[in-house]
Amino acid sequence: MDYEKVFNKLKEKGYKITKQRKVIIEVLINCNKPISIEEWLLLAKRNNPNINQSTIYRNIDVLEDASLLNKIRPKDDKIIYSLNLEHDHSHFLICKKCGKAEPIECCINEEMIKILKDKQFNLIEHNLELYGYCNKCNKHIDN
Amino acid sequence: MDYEKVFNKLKEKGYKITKQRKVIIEVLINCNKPISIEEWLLLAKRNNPNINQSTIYRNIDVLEDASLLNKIRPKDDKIIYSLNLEHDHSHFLICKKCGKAEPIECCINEEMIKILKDKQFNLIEHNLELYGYCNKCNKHIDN
DNA sequence: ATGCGTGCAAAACCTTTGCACGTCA
DNA sequence: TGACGTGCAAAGGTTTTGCACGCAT
Repeated sequence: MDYEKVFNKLKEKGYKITKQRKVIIEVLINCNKPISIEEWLLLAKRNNPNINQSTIYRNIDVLEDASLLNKIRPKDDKIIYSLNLEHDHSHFLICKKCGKAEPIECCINEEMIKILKDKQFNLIEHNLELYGYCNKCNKHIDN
Repeated sequence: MDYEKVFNKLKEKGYKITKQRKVIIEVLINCNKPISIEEWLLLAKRNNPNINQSTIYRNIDVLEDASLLNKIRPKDDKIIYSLNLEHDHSHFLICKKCGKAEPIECCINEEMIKILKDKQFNLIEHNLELYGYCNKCNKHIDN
């Protein structure tokens, strides 16, 4: 169960499980796509109208600290977040229409490794985002 | 000459070449790494102390419109910009120490294309950033 | 019981905009 | 000369912070 996974990781890190924290995390679990801070707050307020924006911001830090958060920074749009339950890091196919983000397996291939070797570049981390239209949305595109 | 390339492209697009615009672009040309808006303004002010932040912001729009700007959005840092003289788009090896960003050739390989095909994902654009230490900096790391 | 987490409001930051004036083509 | 570009200051938006209180452990 996703809930348990997340809460256990938070407990391990010494964080408390508060009502607000639960709501904030449930929003991500129930949401099938990455969301902006604005949407996140809105959805959280549906379950608990008192939840404050500063609580969202503070919990972003908490979730990042626990490596539980994916952070996607589109070039021309707001940062969006989703839960990271998969591995250490993920790459995504992000649909420009419905917003769904599907994690995919890694991408650093032989060719890339050769380039890095040639340039003697010591790779620490990387970021790959693929934007387009998913199978479903591709069929309905007319605009 | 880089200056000419850039100014010609701006003229083609119908933009005027003003003193401020020159200074702003020269900063990018003379700078061997991508910089933040803050640094950009600071460096521009060295050549022309009157240059205003809003002029930087407005020229970012202009340069983007003319496809002359690379925009890098590190996950945990400010957006940084560099001139795009290369191709339609570039990917970079970005040094976490000296900040240098070296463009590299593309990355979407057979394996990736197969995944996209399997998932029937219609790829429109993508974004790859590789962070690590460049050859030079790698030798001096002690912290 | 104690200290972490939260709500609230204010502060701090960052980006955009309206207006009057200047300047490039 | 006319339209675009700029400086300035104010507005708008987002994120962070201080403080007092509440709640999870």
